[in-house]
Amino acid sequence: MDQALWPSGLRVLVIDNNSSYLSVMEELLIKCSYKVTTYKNVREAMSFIYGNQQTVDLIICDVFFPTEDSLLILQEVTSKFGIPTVIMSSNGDTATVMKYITNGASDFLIKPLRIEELKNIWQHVFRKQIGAEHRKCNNAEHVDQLPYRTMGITEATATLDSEIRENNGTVTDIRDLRKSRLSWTMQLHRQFIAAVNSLGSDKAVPNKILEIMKVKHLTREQVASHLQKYRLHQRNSSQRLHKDGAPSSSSHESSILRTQLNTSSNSLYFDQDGCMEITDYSLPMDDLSSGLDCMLGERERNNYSPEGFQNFRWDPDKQGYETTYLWNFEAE
DNA sequence: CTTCGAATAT
DNA sequence: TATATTCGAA
Repeated sequence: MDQALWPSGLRVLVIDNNSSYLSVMEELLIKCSYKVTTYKNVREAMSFIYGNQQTVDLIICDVFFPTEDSLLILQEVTSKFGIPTVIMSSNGDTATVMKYITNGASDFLIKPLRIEELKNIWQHVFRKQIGAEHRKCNNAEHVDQLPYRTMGITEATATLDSEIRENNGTVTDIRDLRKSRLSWTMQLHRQFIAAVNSLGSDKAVPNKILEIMKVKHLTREQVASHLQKYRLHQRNSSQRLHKDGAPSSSSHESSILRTQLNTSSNSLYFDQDGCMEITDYSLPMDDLSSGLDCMLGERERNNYSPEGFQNFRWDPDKQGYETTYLWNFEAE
């Protein structure tokens, strides 16, 4: 290949909680003459990105099943820095792939990765740049001839219609969020999850959730409906783990087993181990937001901030509001 | 009376 | 499929 055109020195950041696979990746990427930084921990990786945003060209991130922290990284990174992000997973069912691609992933690769695939990842950096320039010139109708931007990507929708009443990344009113019927966006779902988690799973009933969420014009029925679906989802996923997780008790699977056990008593799916915690409920309570505003104290007890959160913060920015939450069902 | 959630409807 | 509405139970 032409030396002059080969993007050697491309700075790639790899995140994977499996350190041995991290080594494999590093070795492969170095063979491609990329510059490699590896992180095993999502939070450390994010704080690195925040400190070195100009020095990261591309991110390769494991899905981090079941917490799916990568989804958060994806949203954060694509919205704030526009760094192309490639997701990798050993499981590549269509629904999962679709979810990541629609949330802005540049590619979704199935483990184990071959060097041939890694040799080509640089193209995502240029795709992204070209796409951005293209967008600047004629922001009219560019119907994306790029194969990886098929579905409505958030950045496209975010700028257009809909100004969501939000404050500090927190949805406080759904009037603008709903066309004919309420759409559960990522952010709205986050607030829902946060509310469910802050109550016990047993105490999480529609009215209390509604109360904690503090979203105007959201009804109990809407929350109830969403809660119903949420619980269905939980049942399905724990059931799924029963199936393909061998009942062996190898210590490596302890976290999966923990998942199984907890789902019955606790909704862990979205709050496990550093995955998006909505710790900041700062509420601007504008006008008629009813008299629920006095319960702040109770809410603050949920302010667990695990090790080394450092300067890294989940700031959902404008991204993700228009993205409806995708339930994680298996498509079999 | 209110609130729950499964079932059903759209 | 995702969200809304219904309705019998608690």
